Amino acid sequence: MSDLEVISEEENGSLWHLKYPLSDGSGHLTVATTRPETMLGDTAVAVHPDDERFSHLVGQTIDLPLTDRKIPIIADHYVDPEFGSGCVKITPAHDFNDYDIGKRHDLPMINVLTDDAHMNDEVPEAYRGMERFAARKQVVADFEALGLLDRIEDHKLMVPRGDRSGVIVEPYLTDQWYVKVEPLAKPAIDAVTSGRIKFVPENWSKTYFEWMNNIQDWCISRQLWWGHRIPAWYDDEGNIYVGLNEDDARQRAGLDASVTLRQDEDVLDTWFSSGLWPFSTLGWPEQTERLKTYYPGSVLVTGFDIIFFWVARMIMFGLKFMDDVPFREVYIHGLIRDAQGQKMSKSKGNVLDPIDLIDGIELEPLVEKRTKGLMQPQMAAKIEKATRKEFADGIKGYGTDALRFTFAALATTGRDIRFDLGRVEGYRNYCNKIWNAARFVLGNTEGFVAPEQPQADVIAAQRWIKSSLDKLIADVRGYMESYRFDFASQALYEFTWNEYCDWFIELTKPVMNGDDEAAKASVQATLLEVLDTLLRLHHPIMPFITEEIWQQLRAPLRIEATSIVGSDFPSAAGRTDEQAEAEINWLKEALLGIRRIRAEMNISPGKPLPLITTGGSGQEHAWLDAHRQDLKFVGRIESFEAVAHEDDAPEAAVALAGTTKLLIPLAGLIDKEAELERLNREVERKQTEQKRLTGKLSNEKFVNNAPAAVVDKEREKLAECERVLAELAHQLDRLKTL
RNA sequence: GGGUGAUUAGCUCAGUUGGUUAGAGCGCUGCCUUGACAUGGCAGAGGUCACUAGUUCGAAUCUAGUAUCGCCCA
Repeated sequence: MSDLEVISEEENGSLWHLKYPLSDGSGHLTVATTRPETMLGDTAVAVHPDDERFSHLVGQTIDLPLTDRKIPIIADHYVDPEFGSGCVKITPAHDFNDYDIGKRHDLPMINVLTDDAHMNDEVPEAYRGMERFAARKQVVADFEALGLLDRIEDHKLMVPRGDRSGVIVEPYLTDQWYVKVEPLAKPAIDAVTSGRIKFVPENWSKTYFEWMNNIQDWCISRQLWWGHRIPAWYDDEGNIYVGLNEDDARQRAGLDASVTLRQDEDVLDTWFSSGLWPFSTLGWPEQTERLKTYYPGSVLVTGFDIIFFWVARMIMFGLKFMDDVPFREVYIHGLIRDAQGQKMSKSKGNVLDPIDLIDGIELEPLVEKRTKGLMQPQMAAKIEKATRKEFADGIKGYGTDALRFTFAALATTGRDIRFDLGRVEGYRNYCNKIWNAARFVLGNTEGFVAPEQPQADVIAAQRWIKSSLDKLIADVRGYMESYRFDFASQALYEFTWNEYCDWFIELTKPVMNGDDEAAKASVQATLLEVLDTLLRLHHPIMPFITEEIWQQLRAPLRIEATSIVGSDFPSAAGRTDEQAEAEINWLKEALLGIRRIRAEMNISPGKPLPLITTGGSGQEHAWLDAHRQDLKFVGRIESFEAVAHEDDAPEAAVALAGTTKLLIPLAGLIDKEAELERLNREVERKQTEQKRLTGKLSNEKFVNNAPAAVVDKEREKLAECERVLAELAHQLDRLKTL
């Protein structure tokens, strides 16, 4: 087993203190162990060289109980004189530290276990064939019978278990094949330091370096029945022959057919074979066309837990066998964890199968799926209980697009992604939103076919949405290129829902419900074009719904490509239009102001209202004129009146759009007290802002040190804030005096 | 012990090089069966950015320390 497949965790155990008699009969030493049965393989007792309690004993021997062996007392710095009795039993064949000590002191290494953890023939007859834990009991009992059991203490210790089986793993000496890693690691480190390979996010290179710089030789023998068989052969004398295959091995060694060879039973570590993947899949070791064309690749996408296992090995092997890196970038994403933050694992039974999130699953099949075929069947009851609690109604089906969009949105630079069904549901709703927006567009463009010559825009909203769309395209492209799929998906969501659906579609309705056919045609073209662009932008993340809708755009937009897959990813088209943006922003401000009065005054959203306007720049007057239909349709305004002075207007609730005052008369609709209250709330809000800004600007240090642009921006904000405040104050006075 | 992260709204998380009124989704409150959408619309509430000290005109963002939690490797 690889070290990487062993998980050590602290568990409760015991520490047995055993008395080892000195051979000269002058007394005994006490050693402590967490695995008493291993004493049968002890080949020394070690003490610290500076420990005066024992220095006179170094060089003497112990009569190892239960065996007829004498073992030496040695001195080694590894021993911690403070821990336990200061004497340590040494079992080189079954402990990593003891192995090192054994090598330093040239101790025999006695393997006392079989490969299925029973006692082997190296131990006294009484223990042979016993399972390790049975042997432990027996050894302890025998020590007690001999009066050599000093005491037993409760003890917390790190227990190594196989990450698949959960079984306690025993260190055990065998002959296995190792890869000498250092010569491979050096160039692999250089590839990243020199920038030939880049990690995204960059700080994962730290993890890579940390491991590569402390790398150990790599055991590649695995005792499994599947995999690449190790290419090593043995003759009857145990000589080793290595080659690409048996013939090659014979040829290299000059052996003829008379010598019988036996191939090693073991197979290569799966990560060894996987490390060859970037080129072995392209035909290597043959120099194929595909290999020449496709090696090296551009980007590897994987989780950070795979950096050691696979990424590092692919880089080492690529450099060794292909003399070039296997890929230029490594995009590392976080690990999906369950709602409690636990790593998903079959044995914990907290795995969410993507298919179940896509298609949905009832509770019973889910429970069965999670509790079937467990390595540790005793977990079943616990898993079942947790599953019934968390998914009492099973899992709803959310669809592939929603799930994919969720993963894109969750792909932040963090290392953990706590999976939240609520997010998937939210993005399922988003899919629904897109579908319904498409229904609106298609329903309003029946029979439309795009003209040969592009038509001029008839309303500002068209120029505004195209201008905003260009920005979106540039943003999304940037985010995709920098692997910020979370930003990309957020930008798409925001634009589609809050700009295209909430505003653009709404602002097309006055035209679509009117009878100006030429204007309609122009707006229809924009509705379709923007939808087409949005679908193509979404397509890498949401392949299905985008294709489905897009197919219906082919005819009206006269698109030649037969699938959205074959269409181009959108490019910005120089449609930036700041005037249109200013105009639509003003319109939004006006509509929002009116809505707010409605909401805060408890006026029903559908009730038509009269609007009186006053003030405002010439530009705003023009805008007001141009957007009467919009104000009527979207704002439910039934009549317009402009007055020169506010005093000419009756009592009214007020909203501001730019410098224009929008007045909704109170008569019969609005409670004067409520309006006063509302105005006061707004004044308060503005006053806080004003206070903050004046504070900042009266600070000489700020004005002198901050960049002029920042200071100017703050000044502008303050001016605007004070203007609004003055308007509000005026309105307030007027209401009070009326 | 070595390395490496995290701590922001009730929950799950963004916040790119210090200058935003600190954002999103879900949840919450009120109103709305309006003609794409109730898997919806409109309006709103909610945060001392873990703590302390510092750097700076200015800190969620930079520095040092403290606390708590995590992961990797021993």
